[in-house]
Amino acid sequence: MQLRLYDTLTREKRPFTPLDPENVRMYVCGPTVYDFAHIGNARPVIVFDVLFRLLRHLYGADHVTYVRNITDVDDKINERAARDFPGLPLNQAIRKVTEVTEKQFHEDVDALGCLRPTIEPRATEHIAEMRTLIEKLVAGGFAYVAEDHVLFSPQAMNAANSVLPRYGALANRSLDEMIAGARVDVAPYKRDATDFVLWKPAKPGEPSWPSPSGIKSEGRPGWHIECSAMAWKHLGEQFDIHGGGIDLVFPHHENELAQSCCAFHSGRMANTWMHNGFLQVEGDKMSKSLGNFVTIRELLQTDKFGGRNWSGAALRLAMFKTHYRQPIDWTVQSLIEAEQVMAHWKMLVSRVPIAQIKILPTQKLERVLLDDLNVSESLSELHDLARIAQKDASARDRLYANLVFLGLLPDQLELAKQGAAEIQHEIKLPEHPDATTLEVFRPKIEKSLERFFLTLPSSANTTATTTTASVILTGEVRYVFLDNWTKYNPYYLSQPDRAHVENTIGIEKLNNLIRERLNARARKDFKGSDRIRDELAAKGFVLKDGKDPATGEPTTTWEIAR
RNA sequence: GGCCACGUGGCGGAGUGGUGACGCAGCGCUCUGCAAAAGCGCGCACCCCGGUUCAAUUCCGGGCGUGGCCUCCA
Repeated sequence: MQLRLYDTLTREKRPFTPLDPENVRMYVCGPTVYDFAHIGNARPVIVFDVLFRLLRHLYGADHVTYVRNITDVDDKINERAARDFPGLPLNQAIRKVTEVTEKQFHEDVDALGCLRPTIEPRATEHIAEMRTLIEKLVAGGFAYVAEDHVLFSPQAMNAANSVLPRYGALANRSLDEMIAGARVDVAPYKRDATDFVLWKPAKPGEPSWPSPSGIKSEGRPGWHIECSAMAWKHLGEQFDIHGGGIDLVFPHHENELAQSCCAFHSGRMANTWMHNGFLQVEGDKMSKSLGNFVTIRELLQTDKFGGRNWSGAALRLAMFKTHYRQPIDWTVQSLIEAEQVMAHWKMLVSRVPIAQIKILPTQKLERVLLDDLNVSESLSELHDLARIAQKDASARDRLYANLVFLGLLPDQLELAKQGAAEIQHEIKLPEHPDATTLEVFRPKIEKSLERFFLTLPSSANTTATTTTASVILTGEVRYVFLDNWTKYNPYYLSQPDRAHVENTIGIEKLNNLIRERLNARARKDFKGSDRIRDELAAKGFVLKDGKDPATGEPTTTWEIAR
């Protein structure tokens, strides 16, 4: 089966054929970095992360280039810089704002299980490309200089009558409609109401660069041109996929397309234009004035939304419930369900022999993803597998692989390897230790592992000649107990939940008490067992007893009481 | 005003020209020292009115309703 994607430009699902299968190229409009990203910003990041993962699967991880820009030149950034760092020169203040915001953004989307794009270019590092594009447009007669501005003329584009697309084709509207519907005041230097700014003079104190097209005074770019420039620089004149939120269709993408196609005399910028639907909060448009504005950070770390914090995996799963092109209603109820389902799935896959599993989607998962990323339908595959996972270890393993593939769980083997590498380095263990050496180091290793929150196979699952340490260090991890967390999977437990553990009891003590209670239960010492349950309950932990489906061995998991 | 989506069981939400995904909630049962999980089973929906068709929730037309874009916005 072939990948089919819905293209906004042609308004149909089309088979996807890359221009170059050796280098599949995708551009997604990233954040303007002036404040914490809100949950609406998270949607395209997650949607196109899934597409990125799928493309890597189809064409190979080294054959996909995913560019997501960082817009660091913008009026809002300037305002924020002046407000937050009044003592600093503006340019320095701006750098502070953009650096801090970019770091926050990365932390947030990491927590949502998103891979980093291949390239994250910054607008300010592409001013030269912007100037080049602008000069090409002026030379081609698509743009003109007026009062130190450079303006793009959609009329000129349509008059050119060549291979160029019609201006308005993407947004499906005509120039006449736009003129009729124009609500903006038309600046006197514009020849037509629909002309838009490519370059504008900088006001005193604003960041500025040498202007193109013979303009003497310094200036700064208009909105839209930065994406044309960065896409060109990193993906070429034409590329495969251009994505973003549906609200970007007009004017942002329409104008990008116009600029790029006119600059290169091309009929296409991206072959496929993809747009995710809008996000609403409890049925209303999210806006600061309605007071329902919520950031990713607030969801992860505060109780602002629904009176509690949420794990990154649950936020991601909640996004998956609605097809990416549909509007999504962001509700507390939906997050409660997602959190519950994630807990169930994690319990099911807690004893997967991760070293033996290839992270590949099942056929059904692949099939539904190939059909325009039908992630919501893929959930029925996950639930099907979960239903039989209890009895069928291969279904359990496939469930695990699917969860990792979709980014709902981190790859436990990778985490274990990272942890092992750190430990090895830390305690100065030889690179390929023999069994005797490992025995000598064993207490140290186990202590370090505790600190990294990696839980090892129980002794029943290791042979006499294989120490727990060698199991980790040779990468042959059989089990990772997901009801703990690791240092490396920040989207498993949320920050406040982790802090709760640290502040109340500490992970080491918690694990010890659970082990102690399991022993007590084995002795039928139910008084002792209940004492431990009560002790932990008083600290806010709910214990749940179960059985390992394979071995019948009793297990206990915990969660934080809500 | 122009353009565009959407309307599925108590709730969320896929999908389809002809035996109705899936999840949550609910009900019944099983298992379990306790508690909670977990397992099994049940519900029989597609806004209204026309049309096309042997057959429409699915296609077409109209209506009603909700939302979005046209202005910074993912």
